[in-house]
Amino acid sequence: MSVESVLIPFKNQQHNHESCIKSALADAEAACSKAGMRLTKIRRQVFELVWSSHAPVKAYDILAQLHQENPRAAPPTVYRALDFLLSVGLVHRIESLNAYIGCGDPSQPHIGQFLICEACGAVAEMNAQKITRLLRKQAEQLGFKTVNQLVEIRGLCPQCT
Amino acid sequence: MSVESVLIPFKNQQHNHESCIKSALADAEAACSKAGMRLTKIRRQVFELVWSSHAPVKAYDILAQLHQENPRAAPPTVYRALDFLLSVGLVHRIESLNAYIGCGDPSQPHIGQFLICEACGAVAEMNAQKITRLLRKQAEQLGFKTVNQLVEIRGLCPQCT
DNA sequence: GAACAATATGTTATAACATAACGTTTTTTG
DNA sequence: CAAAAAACGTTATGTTATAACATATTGTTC
Repeated sequence: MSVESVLIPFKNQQHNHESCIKSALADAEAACSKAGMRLTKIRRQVFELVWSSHAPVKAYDILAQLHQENPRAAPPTVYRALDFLLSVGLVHRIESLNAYIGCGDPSQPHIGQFLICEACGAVAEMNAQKITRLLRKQAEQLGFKTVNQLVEIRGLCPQCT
Repeated sequence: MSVESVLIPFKNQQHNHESCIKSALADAEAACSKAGMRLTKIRRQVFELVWSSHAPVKAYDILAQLHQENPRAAPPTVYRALDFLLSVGLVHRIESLNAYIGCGDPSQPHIGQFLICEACGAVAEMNAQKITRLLRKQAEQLGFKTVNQLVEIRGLCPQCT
């Protein structure tokens, strides 16, 4: 058995994060233009702040950062941008943390499964069809029609083990 | 394949909920006395309010109800009771709803998987080892050591389909 | 059962997370 | 360009949760 799809693996500490951001931005531009959506200045700024690390980022932390460049930013500024990014599939929300993280593969909408390191805060994203299918199947056994799935696994990442 | 363990199934609308509550209370008494913990008056009241339906209940709704019997109740009153009930395993928190629901089997701590009906709000609890094991295994493939799992499936329950 | 320790609750204030409502600006489209 | 649509600004407030410290209750030891 193998993990079919790892969208964002755990990175070592020396990885070049600038290139992560750059690549994510390119993907975002592509996804938006394909969908006919506008990646405005604010949305891009919020997107870059979400991507500032591989750990989830909180809305009010984004706001504080954003404030440096845009003194008029207020909570709705950030939440609107996040809602947009979520709707296009460029970021995910980690429910158990009230925080947001960049999506590893915005090229197509998907259900992500998240691995959250309780030591360093890093998050990896899987997209294992095996899990998706099993959950759907087990739910079906109870007569339940699945629309959406939320999987967040907490533990220790390879570096912190 | 079958669902190995359904802790709380979806109930029909005519089911006798009084008996659900009664049975849950008996379980709670047993679990507390076994663990050497005290199910105080406030904790019992909060527990009963959580069990007032098979849909998740919000902390401030509990507070409003509690207030009728106990005018001095404040947010910490409720959150402390909920924290206690969570720690003993008598209730679960539904992360995607910021809400709380009675546990279907407090006799032993467990990881629950929740089915949330988007139409009627009802929640069923599964405890499928197959899911737990698969998630652990897939995480392990990435060098991740699982401590805890969160699974919340959204969709339509049998009655609402 | 008095003294002490531990646990539980009361109380006030505030932190943290999120949205409603309405006005203004910018962009797109015919 | 004018009208419509989309994005953003602004103010206020709703919702969820905890910090910090005081008081009360319960359990334990002698």
